[in-house]
Amino acid sequence: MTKDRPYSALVQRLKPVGLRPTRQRLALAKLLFEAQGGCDRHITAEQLHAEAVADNVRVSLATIYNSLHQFTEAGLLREVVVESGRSYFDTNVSDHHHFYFEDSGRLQDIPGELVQLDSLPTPPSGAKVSRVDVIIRLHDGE
Amino acid sequence: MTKDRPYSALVQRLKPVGLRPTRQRLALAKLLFEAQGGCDRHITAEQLHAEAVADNVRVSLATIYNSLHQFTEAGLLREVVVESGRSYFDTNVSDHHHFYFEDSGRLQDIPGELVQLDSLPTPPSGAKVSRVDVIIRLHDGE
DNA sequence: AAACCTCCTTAGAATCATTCTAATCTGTTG
DNA sequence: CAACAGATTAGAATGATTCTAAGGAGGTTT
Repeated sequence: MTKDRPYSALVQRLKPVGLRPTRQRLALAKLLFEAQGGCDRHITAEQLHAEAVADNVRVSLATIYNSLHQFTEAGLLREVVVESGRSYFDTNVSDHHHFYFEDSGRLQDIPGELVQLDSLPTPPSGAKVSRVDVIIRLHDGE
Repeated sequence: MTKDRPYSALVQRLKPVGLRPTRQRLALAKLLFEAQGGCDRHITAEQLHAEAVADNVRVSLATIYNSLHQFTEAGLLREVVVESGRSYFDTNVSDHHHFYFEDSGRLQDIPGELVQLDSLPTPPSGAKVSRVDVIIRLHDGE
């Protein structure tokens, strides 16, 4: 059934989560999920905007922010905060953690299995765990 | 030798790390390390400024930021980033982790021993681990 | 304690990422 | 294709943080 038009797979991602497949959202989803062979990406709003502009996609920065947040709420992206003043959006929404290269500002995924979190403390009563983030901060050399 | 003047303990904290014990730094160190019976604190720049003003300490916001960063570099504070756009400074610099209450924006320490991080992945070659942060994000209710 | 030098503090402007606003446009449905 | 809800937009507004450059205050030396 699914025709192999360039955007049909993306339309099928947006529709189920209640987001209209607009020109801007499709173009951004393409950059996020299909660029670089579908590899996992860690991208900031400004970076995505620059890529869109470079790709001749007319889209405002406000829409970039709107879309990133909508995608995040819909579970298509995950927001990663490692530095105040800048948010990264991660196209890998599976259970995993991160290396953070302090010198370059780059993030790298760590598969969830590679971090054994035994014995987590019990959350205070009345609170539910929404996520556990493990960030291994790295710096260069010896 | 150490006289029990109100600030001598604080002077002894600042001197070894190469920070002149100025009026402003002493007042801020007092708020950070001695207020609330020396309990661990998680505080933002704006909050500290408000406390200083409430305590009749004349200090500019620029100095708050300078001092927080200098204290952090000196190892007297630790910066904790859980949300983009706001930095918390933690007076507990020992090895430990955090609960983050997403609804209230509050942080709570988790003693290092309570989190068993077995099997950390090997850092990429050439990189050294500077810190491992574990943040357990919590939300209210069921 | 005056001189001196370096470091510190400051007000205010500047910056940066992000959000808001209000007007215009577009996707979808009937 | 009319109509409406939802989406996009430029530009202003916000909020946290940093910068600037000028004056002030520790600490040491006389």
